[in-house]
Amino acid sequence: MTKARVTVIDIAKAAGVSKSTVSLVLQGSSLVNEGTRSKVNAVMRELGYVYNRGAANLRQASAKSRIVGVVVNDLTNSFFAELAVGVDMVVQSAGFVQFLSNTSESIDRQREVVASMREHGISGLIVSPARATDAADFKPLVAAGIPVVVVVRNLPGAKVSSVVSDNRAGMMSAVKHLSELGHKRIAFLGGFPDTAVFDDRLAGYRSGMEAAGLDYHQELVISSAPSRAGGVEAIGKAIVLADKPSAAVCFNDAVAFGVCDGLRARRLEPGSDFAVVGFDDVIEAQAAVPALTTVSVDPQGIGRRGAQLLLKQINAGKAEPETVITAVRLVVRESCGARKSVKIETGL
Amino acid sequence: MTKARVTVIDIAKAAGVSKSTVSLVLQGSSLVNEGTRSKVNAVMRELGYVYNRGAANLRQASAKSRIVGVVVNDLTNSFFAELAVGVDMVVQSAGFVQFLSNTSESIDRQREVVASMREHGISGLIVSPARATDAADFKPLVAAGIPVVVVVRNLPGAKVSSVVSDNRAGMMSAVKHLSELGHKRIAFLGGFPDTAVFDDRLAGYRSGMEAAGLDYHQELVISSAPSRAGGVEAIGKAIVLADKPSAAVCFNDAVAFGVCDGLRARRLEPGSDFAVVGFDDVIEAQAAVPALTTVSVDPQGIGRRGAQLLLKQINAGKAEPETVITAVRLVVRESCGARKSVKIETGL
DNA sequence: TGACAGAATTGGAACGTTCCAAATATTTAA
DNA sequence: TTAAATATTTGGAACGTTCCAATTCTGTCA
Repeated sequence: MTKARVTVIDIAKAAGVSKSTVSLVLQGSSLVNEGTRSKVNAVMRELGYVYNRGAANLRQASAKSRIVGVVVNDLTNSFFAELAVGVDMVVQSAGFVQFLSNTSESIDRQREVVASMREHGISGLIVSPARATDAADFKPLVAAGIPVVVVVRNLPGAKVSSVVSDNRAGMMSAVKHLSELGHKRIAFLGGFPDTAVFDDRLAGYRSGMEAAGLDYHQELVISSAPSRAGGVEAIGKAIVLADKPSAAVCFNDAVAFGVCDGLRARRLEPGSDFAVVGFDDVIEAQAAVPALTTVSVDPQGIGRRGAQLLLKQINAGKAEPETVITAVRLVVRESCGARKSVKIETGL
Repeated sequence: MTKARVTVIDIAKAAGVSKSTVSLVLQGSSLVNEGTRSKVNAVMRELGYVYNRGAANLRQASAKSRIVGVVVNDLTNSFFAELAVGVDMVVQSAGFVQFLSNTSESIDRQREVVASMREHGISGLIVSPARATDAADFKPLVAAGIPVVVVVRNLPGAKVSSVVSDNRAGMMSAVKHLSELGHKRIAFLGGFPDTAVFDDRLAGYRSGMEAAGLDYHQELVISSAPSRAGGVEAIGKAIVLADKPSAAVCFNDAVAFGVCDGLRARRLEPGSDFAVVGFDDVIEAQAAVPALTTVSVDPQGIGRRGAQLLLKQINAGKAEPETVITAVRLVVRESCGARKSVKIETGL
C-alpha cells in the first residue's frame, strides 16, 4: 500500500530539473531562480516529499545534524522537567530538535543513553549528570568535537562548560534572612557531603553565618539523604542537641518538607516553633502548608542558559569551556515564621 | 585536532578483514567466526569506533531506525512528565531511543515537531495531542506506515490507536463513594464541554448518579476552564443555587483545588462543610490541605501501555488501530470528608 | 585424490542527500 | 555583434552503512 519513499530525484524528474537544483532549493540557496524555486516547492507539496535528514547528515558534518541531546537524572522531578522545557524553548526556536532522555540516577543508563545519542549524531549535549558520574565520562564526546554543557550539578575536573545556580549566594541570603528574624543557632540540614553542590551550599551557609556575626558550630551541620526521609532523619538529630537550633536552612526543598514532617511528629509547628528554609522552590513549595520559604532557582532559566551556551559553541565550532552561574532569590513564605497568615496563591 | 571519523572500513583495514565482515559483527550475525568477531570487536574498542546510525538507516527501512517520537502537550505538568518516563522505560529496554518534545498546547508547534521527527525517520510516534488537534493531522504519518499511538486525550475520528484512562468508571466510583457518605445532591464541576474527555467523565457522572438511585439535574453540571481559576468560578455558581449541592466531583484536580479555594473564600471548609473529589491524582493532591480525594490515573502506566502498543505495531509492521483503556482507582483522602485526621504520608 | 557441503568471507551496488567543478543560459558593456 | 561577466543549472563523486551474490576456505566422504 505505502508507496516507495519520494526522493529528491523524483521531485527533480517531476519538476523537470536536476536533483542538484532541488537540493539547492531545499537549502534555500539564493542561486536558484525564483520561478524554478516555486515550481520545485509546488511539486514537493504535491508529491508529499519528506526530507531525509539521515541522508543529509551522512554528507555533512555532525554539527549540522541539528539534534541536541538532553539527559536529565530525574524527569519525574518537576525541577528537571522545567529545565527540559527551558532547553526546548531555545533549542526549538533555533531550528534544532531535542532528544530528551532520563537516567533515573543510573550511571549505566546514562552511559547507554549518551552512546545512543552519539550514534544518532547529535550536534551537542546538555546533561544534568547522574550522581557519581565520572568527570571523564564525557571525554570522548569533547574529543570528537561535540560540545557538552553540564547543568545543575557541576562536574569538577571535567573540561566542559557548565551552568549552575548560585548555591553559595542563595544559602547566604537564606541565613541572612533567618538571622534578621532573630535566630542565632541556625542548622544546616541534609544532603550528601560528597557532591559539589553540597560543598557550595555549605560554603554559602558558613559565609552567611560569618557575615551575620554568628558562630559556626560543627554539630549544627547534619547531612542526610537529600530526600524527604532524609529531612526527617536530620531534624531528629538536630532536635536532641544539648543546645538546640531554632531554625534551619535545608539542602533542598525535599529535605525541608521532611524537616516539617519531623517537627510536626514532635508537636512542633514549622514556622511558629521552628523556622525552616528550603532550596530550589519546587512547585509544591508554594502549595504546601505551611508554604515553604525557599531559595528559588528557576530551572527553566538554567535550561535556557544552558541551551544558549551550547548553541553558541555549536555555531562557533570550537568549545571553550565556560561556566555560567545563574542568579537565585529568596522567596519568603510561611515556613520561616516571617508571615503568619495563610494566603491563597491563585492561578497555580 | 579532532581526527576524521572512524568508519567500518578503517576497522576492516586494521583488523585485516573486509567491511562486510565488520558489518556482520555489528549486527551480531552468527555467520562470523568467533575468533574474527572478537578481533574485530577489539579493534573497534581500540580505535574508538562509533556506529553511524544515520548511514545505516539510509539503507534500512525506517522501522529500523529505533527512534520513537514522543510528543506531549505540557511537560511542565508532572502528569505528562510521568507519562514520558513510563514510555521511556519500555522503549529503552527494547533498545529504542526516545525523542521527546513538548508542544505547550500549540498546534503549530505540534506540527513542526512532528514534521521534524518524521524527517529524522522515527519508527513510531506516541502523542498526547494539543488541544484542538485535528484528527486528520496524523493521516500522512499512518499513510506512510508509521504507527501512531494517541494517549490521554483521544482523537475521535482518527484511525489511530489510543490509550486512555477509564474516565467513565473513575467518575462512577467517585459518585458512588460520595453517595455512600450520604450525599444526595452532587455537582459535576469544571471542564470544557467540547472535549472527548469531558464527555466521558460526564457520562460516568450520570451513570454513577443513576446507579446510586439519585436524580440527574441539569443545573448541577457546571462547566468552566479546567484550571484552578475555573474551579473557583464553578463553585461560585454552584453555591448560589436554590437547592445547593453538598458535594462535587470535579473535572480534574486543578479544578478541585480551585473549588477548595472558592469554598474557603466563603468560609466553608472543604471536607467537613462540603465534599470535594478530584480526578488525575497529581502529586500535589496528597500534599494539599486538605489532602485531595481523587481518582488516580497512573500516567506512568499509560505511558508504558502506549509504548508497548506502539512497539507491537512497529514489530508487526502493520498498524491495526486498537484502543486500550487503563484502569483507575479512587484514592480516598480528606477532601471528601471520609477521613478527618491529618496523616503525614512520608517518602513523598 | 576429487567432489561436495557447509562455514566464513568478500566485493560491489545500493540508500538519499550535498558538494564541487564544470556547463549552459542570460545580461551587460563595448 | 561579440566578449566578458553574471546568473542558473547540472552531472557525477562522495558520505558510511547494509545486502546480495559470489567466492574462498575448511573438512568430510567416497
